[in-house]
Amino acid sequence: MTINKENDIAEITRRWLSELELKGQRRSTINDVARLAGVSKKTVSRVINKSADVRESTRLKVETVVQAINFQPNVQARGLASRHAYLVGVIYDNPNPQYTVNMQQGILEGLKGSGYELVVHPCDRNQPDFVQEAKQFIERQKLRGVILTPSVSEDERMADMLRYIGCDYLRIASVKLDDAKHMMVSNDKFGGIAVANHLCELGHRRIAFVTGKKGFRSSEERQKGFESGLAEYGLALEAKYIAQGQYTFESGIEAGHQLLALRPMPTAIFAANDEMAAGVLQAMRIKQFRAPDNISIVGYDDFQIAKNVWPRLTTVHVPIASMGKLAAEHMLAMGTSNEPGPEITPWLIERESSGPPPK
Amino acid sequence: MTINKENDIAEITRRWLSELELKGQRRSTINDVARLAGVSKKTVSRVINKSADVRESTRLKVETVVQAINFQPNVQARGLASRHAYLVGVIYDNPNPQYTVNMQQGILEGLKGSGYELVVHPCDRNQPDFVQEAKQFIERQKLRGVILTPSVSEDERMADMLRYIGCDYLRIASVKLDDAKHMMVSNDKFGGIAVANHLCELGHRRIAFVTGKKGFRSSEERQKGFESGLAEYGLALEAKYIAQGQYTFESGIEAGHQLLALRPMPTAIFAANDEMAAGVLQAMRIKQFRAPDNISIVGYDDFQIAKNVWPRLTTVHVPIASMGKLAAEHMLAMGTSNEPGPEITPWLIERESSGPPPK
DNA sequence: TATACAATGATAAACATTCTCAGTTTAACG
DNA sequence: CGTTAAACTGAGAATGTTTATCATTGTATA
Repeated sequence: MTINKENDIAEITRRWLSELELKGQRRSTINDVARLAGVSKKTVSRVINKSADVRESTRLKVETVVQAINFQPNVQARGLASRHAYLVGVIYDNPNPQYTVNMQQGILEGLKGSGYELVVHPCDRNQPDFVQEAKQFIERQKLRGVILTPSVSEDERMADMLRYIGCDYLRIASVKLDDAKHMMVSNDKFGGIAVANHLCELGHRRIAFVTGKKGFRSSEERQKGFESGLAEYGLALEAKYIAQGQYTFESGIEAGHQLLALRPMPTAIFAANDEMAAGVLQAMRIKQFRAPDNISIVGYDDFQIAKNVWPRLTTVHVPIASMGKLAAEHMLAMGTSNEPGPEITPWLIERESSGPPPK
Repeated sequence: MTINKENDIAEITRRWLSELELKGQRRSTINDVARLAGVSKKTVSRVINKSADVRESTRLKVETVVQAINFQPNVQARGLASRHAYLVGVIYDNPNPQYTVNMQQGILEGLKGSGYELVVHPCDRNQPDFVQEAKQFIERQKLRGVILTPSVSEDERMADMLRYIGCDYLRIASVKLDDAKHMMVSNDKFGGIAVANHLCELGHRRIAFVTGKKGFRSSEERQKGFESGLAEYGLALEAKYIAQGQYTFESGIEAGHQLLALRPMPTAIFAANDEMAAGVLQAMRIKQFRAPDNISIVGYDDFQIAKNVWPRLTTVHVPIASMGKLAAEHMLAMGTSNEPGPEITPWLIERESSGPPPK
């Protein structure tokens, strides 16, 4: 039996519509497809689930009918029979909305065409039952898998729970904390190195660092990379030039005041994220200093705020949406493969906030 | 048969655990509940779905068992039988991440305890098939309902589609565009009035306005309210004091430059959102003007950026998370009631960017 | 021609609910 | 006390897939 796709679709559609008329409006089911294609529903199921053991010509027949009557498998029925929903979850506690939204957008991009949708679950690690709550969420909806973003991705209690209930998961973090299969590493160390190179090449020697929230891997890695980058130029990060921040704008202001009070003053300040860098800029403005003439400022993340301050921030761009897309793709492949998760390398974006040190 | 709750729970739990041992690990089903409670599964179903026609004593029996064996109904099976998933969707195209995230958080809050989860669907109204895509999304997952945020909430093509497929929906917008049942109005006009009052009370007479994106109801309403507020003080918004913006920081800078070039210069500028207000502030900085000494600036939304600029912005606070919560609650109630959606009134937050006009 | 293997089908059994409809209690009323 | 309506309850069908088990058919290779 040869297939003339266009004619067949028209013909099958016609037959289907006349059947509909007889039986009253009703959505098409796998049985309809099977009947119209002249195969068993088992075979239709095989085609839909992309099983390998289907002859090319058979697949074509089935696909033609699927298209003709616009068959969409019922997700609930599939879920009931296969014991998992066509849903992927993202569990997050990152307080930055731009991170969250870009990540969601990327994940959705990666999910596109797969039939999976994204369900969101913010969590609060200060709540004693946040793991239990996530567990309920996953089990109730029978999620196919979850993607974890920092900093909850660094939480071993959450990871333990996921392993325990046997749910596929992918942890996005700055360091490899788990089986490579379950990790997507964003190389924050590299970003730190890039900043060190940039500032050293500009000629800076007295360089300060504003840390992020205590215990956050991202901040630690950025600092480690920064220090090792400085070391290549024979420099060390002196303790007095390290200010503790909280990843917030306000903490950036405070850190800025603290660093600006030092003598000799640093000629460059690297803050572990853009918000704090903007805060440092704010502190400078209050004290009548200007960037980059007096002090160069560098941030990290390349969020909107980096472009909404003046001077605009030199910063490290992290391709969050791309990461989300890769994460989703990896997640979907996880069922059938054991490949390690992808590694992401951020890059430096030079803007007006950094320049040569003052003479 | 009397119920002694505590004893019964212990007893039933014991029996259930011993059964589990016999049959191997397995999740509990409605049949287990029915058997242990000595009723039919239909009755258990009635209890779970809070049907009215169940005797108090029966309900108690069933609830005791449900609690004892920690029964959680299978969402897929419910979905298959009832033709809708335990999912609510949010469809959005608001470019501001903070809006999106706060809204999601609020919706989730309102969904808490209901067993419903939230699935997200950004869309792009420039794509010709964005409605079709949303339709597929809803029908594939058989969503219980969707919440629409601006500006896609203002799109009649989307609303038509939702009515056509019979999906419950709630449109969040600045004006009543639909049946009250399907609307949640955020009173942007009121916000505009509040700003006018504030500036007029401070003594301003030459006041400028920066509009948002053309065709956006929010901007139009804010402007309308602003004008009517000015009118109460015998003022009108002159055409030359209206600058067209795009709701972006950059467009705020441009609008700022344009307004600062006017003579006589306005003594106050109201921008239709915070980002543009920050942009105006940026333009002022470049031209060596200071707020509020030379010109007062007022924004709208009270997003993070309002606090991350100096001077911090006087602005109109919109309680987005609360709106999300109310929206979710209204959505869930929509199945059984025809109540109109809630109306939200924003309020003014005074900060350092506004003050009396220069003498 | 025999053999192995890939492709396919028939059939029934899950999967765990809701829903239809009829049957049984219960309470109220004369 | 019987009657009747209303409240409550249950048996079994329906929902649309996947999965398991075998049996069968076609197809290429030795």
